Amino acid sequence: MAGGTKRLPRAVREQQMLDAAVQMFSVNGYHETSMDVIAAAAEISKPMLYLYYGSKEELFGACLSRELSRFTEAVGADIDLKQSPHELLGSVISSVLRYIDANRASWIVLYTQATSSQAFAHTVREGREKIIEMVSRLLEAGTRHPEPDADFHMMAVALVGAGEAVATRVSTGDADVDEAADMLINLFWRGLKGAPADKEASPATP
Amino acid sequence: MAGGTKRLPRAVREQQMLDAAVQMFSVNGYHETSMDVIAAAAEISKPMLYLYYGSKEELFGACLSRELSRFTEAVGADIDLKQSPHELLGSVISSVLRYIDANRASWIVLYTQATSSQAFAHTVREGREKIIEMVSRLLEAGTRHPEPDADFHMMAVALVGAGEAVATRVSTGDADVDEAADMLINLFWRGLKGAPADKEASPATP
Amino acid sequence: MAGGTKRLPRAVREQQMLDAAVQMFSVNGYHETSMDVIAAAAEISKPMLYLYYGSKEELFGACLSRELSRFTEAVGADIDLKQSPHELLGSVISSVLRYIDANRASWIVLYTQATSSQAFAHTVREGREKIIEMVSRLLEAGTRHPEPDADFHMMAVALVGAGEAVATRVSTGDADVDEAADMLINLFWRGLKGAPADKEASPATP
Amino acid sequence: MAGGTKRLPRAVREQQMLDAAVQMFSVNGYHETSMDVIAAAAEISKPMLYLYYGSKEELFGACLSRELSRFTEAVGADIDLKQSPHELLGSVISSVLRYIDANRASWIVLYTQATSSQAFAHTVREGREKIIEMVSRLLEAGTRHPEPDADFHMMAVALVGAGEAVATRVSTGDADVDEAADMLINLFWRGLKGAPADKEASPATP
DNA sequence: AATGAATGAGAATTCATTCAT
DNA sequence: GATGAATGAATTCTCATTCAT
Repeated sequence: MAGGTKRLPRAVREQQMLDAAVQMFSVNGYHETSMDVIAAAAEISKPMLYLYYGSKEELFGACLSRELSRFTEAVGADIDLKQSPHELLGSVISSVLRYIDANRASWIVLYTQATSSQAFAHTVREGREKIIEMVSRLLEAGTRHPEPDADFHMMAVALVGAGEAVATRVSTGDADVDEAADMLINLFWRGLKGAPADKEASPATP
Repeated sequence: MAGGTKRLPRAVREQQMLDAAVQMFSVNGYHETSMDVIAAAAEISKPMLYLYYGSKEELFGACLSRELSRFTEAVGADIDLKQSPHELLGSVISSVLRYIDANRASWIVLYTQATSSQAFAHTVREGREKIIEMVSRLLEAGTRHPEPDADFHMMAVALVGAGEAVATRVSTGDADVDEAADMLINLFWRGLKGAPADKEASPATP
Repeated sequence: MAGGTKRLPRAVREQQMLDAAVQMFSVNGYHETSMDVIAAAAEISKPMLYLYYGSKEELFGACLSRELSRFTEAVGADIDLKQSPHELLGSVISSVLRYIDANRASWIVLYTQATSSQAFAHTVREGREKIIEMVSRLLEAGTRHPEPDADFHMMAVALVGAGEAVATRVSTGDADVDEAADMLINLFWRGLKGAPADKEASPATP
Repeated sequence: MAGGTKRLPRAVREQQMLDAAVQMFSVNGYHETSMDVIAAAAEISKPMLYLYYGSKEELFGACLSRELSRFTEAVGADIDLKQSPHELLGSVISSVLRYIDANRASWIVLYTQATSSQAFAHTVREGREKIIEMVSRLLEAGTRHPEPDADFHMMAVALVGAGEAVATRVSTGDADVDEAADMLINLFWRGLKGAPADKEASPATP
C-alpha cells in the first residue's frame, strides 16, 4: 500500500523504526510484540531492524532512550528555573502532564511496559530515581526548616507515585490535564485538609 | 522412585502449586517464567498444573486471585469500620504497608508483574479501581463540603498512586513500614505545607 | 508412513536420534544439515532433539562421542595385547579397516565432517592425538634401539595419516579391506624399498 | 570520505579480495566466515565481491584455485625432472613441506576447510587425486618389477595421506620442515624397519 | 566504478500444551 | 491420580544476495 520500499537515509529510517516500535510496544507490551510485527508496522524488513538495532532488547532500549530524552527535553524547556520551589513544582507538574497528554504512547512505553522484562526494570528504576531525587531537592528547598534527607526522599517517592498514577490516567484519556494538574498541586502543598472548596477547614473529625 | 509421587488432597496440592507459581512469577515476571520452572518448583509434573489450572494464563489468574483475597482479608480484618474517615485512612495505610512488608512476593506479583500481559492489565486495573473507589468514598466522607465525584476520584487516584509507590519501596526493603505509614498519613492530610516541623508555614517563597 | 508416533523409552529414542543424526551429518556435513532434516530422518519432532541434546552442537558432540566409543571398543575387543608390537600393529590396522568398512557413516562423521566447525576441530584433534601416541609407543617398542620420542611421534603422525587416507578410501568403497590392510602393513614395516616382489632391490635409477 | 574508495585496476582488486578471503576462510572455515567479514577485511564493499566473484561459493572456488596454482607452480619450479624417481620423490616432499611452511593459510584453506562444503569436497578430491596419480607413477617408475596399477595407486594414497598429515603439522608450526622431510623420505623408502639409527636391522620380533 | 540500503529465505531454539500409559 | 514422552507453532536472529544511486 504505502510502497515503503524507498531508499531512505539512515537517520530517517531510524526514526521510522523507532516510531513503529514505540507504537507497537506501547500497545502490546515488550514480550507480546514480535519483531515481525514491528517490521511490518515500520514497513521495512526484519533484517533492517537487526541491522540498525542489533536485537529486540536493544531496540526496546533505543525506544526507551529516545522517549526519555524527548520527555526530559520537553519538560526542561518548559520550566523556568528562576521560579520559587513552590512555583517550580507546580510548573513541572503541569508541564509533565501536558507532555504526557500529547505523547501518550511514549508514556506507556516508558513506565508501564518497561517493567515487563527484567532487562529494563533496572533502567526504569534508575530514571524514576533521578526524578525522585530532583523532587526531593525541590521539597527540601521549599520547606523552611529542613529535616534529614531520608524523609524528603520518601515524600518524593510518594509524590512521584501520585504523579505517575495521575499521568497514567491522563495518558489513557481518563483525566483532563489542567484539572489534574491543579488537583495535584493543591494536594501536594495543602494536603487533603485543603480539599477543594474547603480551604480553611481542619481535617474533618466526627 | 523419586519422591513427590504422593497422593495429596486437592486443596493442599493447589496451595503448593500456587505457592511455587507466585514465587517464580514474582521473581522473573509472567513471560519470563516457564511452566516447566513452576512445575519443578512445585515438585509436580506439568500435566498436573494443566489439570488444576488449565493454562498458564489461568494459573497466573489464580495467583492473582489468591493473593488479592489474602490481601483484602488481611486489611479488612485489621481495620475498625467504626473509626472516623480520618482514622480509617490512617489505619488502612498502616495495615496495607504492614501486609506488604510481610508478603513481599505477593505484592510484586500483584502490581508489578501483572501488567506484563495484556491479559491481566485489565484485572489489575479493576482491582486498583475498587481501592480507588473506596478511598474516594473515604475522602468524600472526611471532607466537610463535598464536591462533584470526579475530583474526589482523581484525588483518590493520586493517593493510591502515592501509596503504591511507597508500598513498592517497602516491598523491596527500602523503606521502614512505620515511618512510611506516618509520612503518608501526614502527607495526605496536611500536604507539603505541613511538612515536618513546619506546621503553620505558608509555602516558602524566596 | 512409518508411523513413528509411538511412545518409546528414553534409551531407544536416543539411539534412534543419534542414528539419524550420524547418517545426515555424515552425508551433508555439520553446517549443511539442519535440525529439521535430522528430526525428519529420526521421525520425531524438533523439540525432542532439543529436549534430549540441548543444541545442535551438543547433538553433534553426542554423535562424535558415540561413534568414537563404538570404534574404540570394536578395535579394542579385536586385538590381542599379548602379540609382538609388529603383530599388534598389523592386527590393529586390519581391525580398524574392517570396522570402518562395516561402519562407513561413522568414519566419515568422525574424521571428515568434524573439522567443519571450530567447535569440534579440537575434539577430533585430541582423539587423533591419542591414537598417534599409541602408535608412537608401538613403534618405540618395536624398534631395537629407541631414539628420542620426538621422531617416533612424527613417524606416528605420518603412519596415522596414511592410515586415515586409506581408511577414507575404504569408507567410500574404493578399496578392498584386506588388500588395503596388507599394503599398509607392508608399507609400514618395509617401506617402498620392499615394494611387492622386489625385496632386496635398491631404488631404481634411470 | 573514508578511505578505500580508490579506483584500483582489476587485477590488484582481485588479489586484495582473494588475500582477504583466504585469510578469513583459513581461520574460521567456509561456513563460519561471512561475506560481510571478507568484505570488511578486504576493505571493499560487498557488492564488489559479488561483482567480481558472483557468489560465496565461487569466491571460495577462486581462493582454492589460486592457492592450488601457486602451490603447483612453486613445487613445479622447485624440482628437477631429470632426477631419478627416488631423488624426485625426495625433492618433491621437501619442496612441498617448505612451501606449506611458508604459506600456512594457503594449506589450511586447501585441505582442511575445503571439505566443509559438499560443493568443494569434489574439487579437493580431484586435486588430491592428481597428486596421487603422480606419486603413483613415480612409485611405478622407481620399482624394478611393476605390479598391477591398483597396488601402486593405493600405496600412493597412503603416502600422500602420510604427507598431508605431516604437512598439517608443519602448517601449525608443530613440526620442523627439514626433520619432517627427512623422516618422510626415510619412512617411504625404507619403512619402519629402517627406523632411525637402526639401519640394517630386520623387523623387531620378540 | 563503487556502495549504502534493503530483503527473502531459512536457521536454531523455546514454549505452552497434550497424549498414552 | 499422576507423569514421561511428545509436538505445533512461534520467535529471535543471520546470511547470502541484490537494488538504486
